[in-house]
Amino acid sequence: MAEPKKAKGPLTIYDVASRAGVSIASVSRVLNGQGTPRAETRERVMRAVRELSFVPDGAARALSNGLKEVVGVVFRRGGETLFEGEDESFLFIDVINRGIEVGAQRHGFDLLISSVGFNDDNVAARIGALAGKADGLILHDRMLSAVGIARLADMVPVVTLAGSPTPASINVRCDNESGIRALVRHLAIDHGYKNLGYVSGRSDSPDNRTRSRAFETEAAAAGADIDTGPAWQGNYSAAGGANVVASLLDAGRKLPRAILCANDQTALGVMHELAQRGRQVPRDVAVTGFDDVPVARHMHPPLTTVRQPMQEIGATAFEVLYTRISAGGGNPDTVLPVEFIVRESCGCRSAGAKEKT
Amino acid sequence: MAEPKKAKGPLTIYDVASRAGVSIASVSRVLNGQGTPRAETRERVMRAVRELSFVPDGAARALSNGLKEVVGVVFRRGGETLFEGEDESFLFIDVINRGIEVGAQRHGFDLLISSVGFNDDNVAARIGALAGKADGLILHDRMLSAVGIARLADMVPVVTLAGSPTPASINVRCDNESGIRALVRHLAIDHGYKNLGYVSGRSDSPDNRTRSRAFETEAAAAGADIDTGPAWQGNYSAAGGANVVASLLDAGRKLPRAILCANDQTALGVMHELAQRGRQVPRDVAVTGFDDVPVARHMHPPLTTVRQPMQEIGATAFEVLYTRISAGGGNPDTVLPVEFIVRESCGCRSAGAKEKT
DNA sequence: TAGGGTCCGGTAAGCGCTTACCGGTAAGCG
DNA sequence: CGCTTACCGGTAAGCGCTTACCGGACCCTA
Repeated sequence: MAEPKKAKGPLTIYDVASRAGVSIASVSRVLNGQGTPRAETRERVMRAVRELSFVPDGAARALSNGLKEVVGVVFRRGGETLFEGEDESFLFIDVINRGIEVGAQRHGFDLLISSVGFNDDNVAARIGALAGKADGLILHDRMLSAVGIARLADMVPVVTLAGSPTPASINVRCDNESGIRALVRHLAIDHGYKNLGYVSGRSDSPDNRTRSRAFETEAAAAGADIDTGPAWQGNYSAAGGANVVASLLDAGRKLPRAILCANDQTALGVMHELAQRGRQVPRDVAVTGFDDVPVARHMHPPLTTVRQPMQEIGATAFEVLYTRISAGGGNPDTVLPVEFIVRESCGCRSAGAKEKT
Repeated sequence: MAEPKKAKGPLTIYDVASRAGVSIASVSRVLNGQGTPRAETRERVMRAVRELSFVPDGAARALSNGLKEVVGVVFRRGGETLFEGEDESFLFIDVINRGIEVGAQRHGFDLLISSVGFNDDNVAARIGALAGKADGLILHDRMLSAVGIARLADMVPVVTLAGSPTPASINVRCDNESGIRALVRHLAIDHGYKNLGYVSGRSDSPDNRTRSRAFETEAAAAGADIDTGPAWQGNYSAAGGANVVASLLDAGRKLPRAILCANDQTALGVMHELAQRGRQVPRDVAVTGFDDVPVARHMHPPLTTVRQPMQEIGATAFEVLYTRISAGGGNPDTVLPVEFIVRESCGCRSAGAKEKT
């Protein structure tokens, strides 16, 4: 408007300085609230900044003070066949990411996001490149092998979600064991179901391994029989869950009285397939999930499950990472509590009962 | 392992150079595939890089060649009340973002993501900060006023989604007019519905304004009456759609024979409320959506709608932005074709019929 | 009025990288 | 066999910012 703008080339702090008639140091100080500039100086700088619409270059800043104010977030993008209502598979990850973002904003950080397909080849390379652009990385479940993580972790601070800490990386997860325990006890003891099955998640998921192991341990402790084997292998998707039920039934096997699922998605598929085959939930078979994604309460019947504090997981992951970035240290293994959510798919009558775990 | 690692402090290109016994320039050249290093030199550098797990610092790189290889993406995060099945509100934006990511990866770019709440105050400041960390920005619908966009656009290249180009910014959108036209004609002419209503989206959405205007124009052209007024104001959410129907009915108003909705979400809410009130779709009232999100085909009845090529919108947005960043110029107003999807909520019998628009 | 403190704000040294420029070596030619 | 030409690879400048360091101006005290 007032200024016909000259050489145009990206604005620098020098342009601001000369316009305000001060040195670049003063501009920088005003912009960062350092030192005690005179009111008039501050005023002049601010005005120049405003008039020029100046925004300091992030790269230069980052280089200069060794802080990019960026965290990288990596996750796997779907790949399984889609299934009615499956769209929320996004949701679990998205809610966590949202939590990360909330934490990040508090400290002026932004999220550099990179999703990886299930059969992308150069995953490590992609993550490496991300690492160069960020101050730290948050990896969702099943991103890298333990050695991959270890290697990554000595270039940049790393927080994994739902894994286990390595000597160099930090992990944040929820208390899978307690969740499974509550589920198994409720089913085996409160309801008296003597035969249980567990539709697992992807076999390369640490969370799944933990849940699976806890299932076996708790079932034994509760004196319930369990039904296992490769036929029970799911993959965290609804289609995977439906598949397990279908092949079990096609093989003429008898279903256990209650089926625990590795996550809510899987339970959705299981219940869907059960309905297709004329089995009633929970009358013929009880079904439970894990996660408590929003749809869980809208299923028919409403799903008994274990709530993971997803947004909090994200926020915590950022917080821990931030601590590591700015001060070093930080608790290498944070476990968040879960909440047992009783609804109707287990055989209970009405919702409402909750039980902290 | 082999190396006991010494001072630890972040690795630089100097460390690699001295380990490989070459100069930093050679390291840089090998890493970037510039020049014609001797095979042996290349080999030594690569080995040193591998042994050290070196990753060049993105900030330094960016500063040096004036390219951060990062695009900022800004969108609004939900805020309306949740509604059964509403979770997919994420989806529309997510799919677009996925498209952006696909485009970005082709060029080695990453996405710096920032979501903004509906009542966040310092939106402009937040976006400004993002601008400093990216080479360009992609703004989803309804992020900033025209002047806000203009101001932003003279700090950094900007692409808006679903708006209209300003002198300095680029816009990518789909052909709303054709979509609405197809809908209106199908309803008014093919089905012969003489009375139509349009549940609008957020009033500050350019896309909504375009659709709304097209609706009026086309309805007039097709000789159909339209039902309008503030009671028809929705907000792109299912709850908003349900609300419109509820208050119309509560006020004792007669519903038109067919209701067009600003998006599929809204249609979901409208159909839900209609069902609650005992109205049958499409027998009593026909309903149509816009977007064709995945749930659309699973509604009861399956939703007749207009498909926006969401992923392509994202990919195109990146491509256009990339062109602007690297070469300047670029088409300032890209319009992508939509596809009319006939299913059953309009009164047609079976799905299948498609019609390119 | 002179010496000592206080404040402000300017000068300049990097941050880790890319790359223009240039010098050294080896191969090619007459 | 000496000189040109190519080819590599090293040296150093500079990207835009932050900040340690330092000098000038001003105020106070004696």
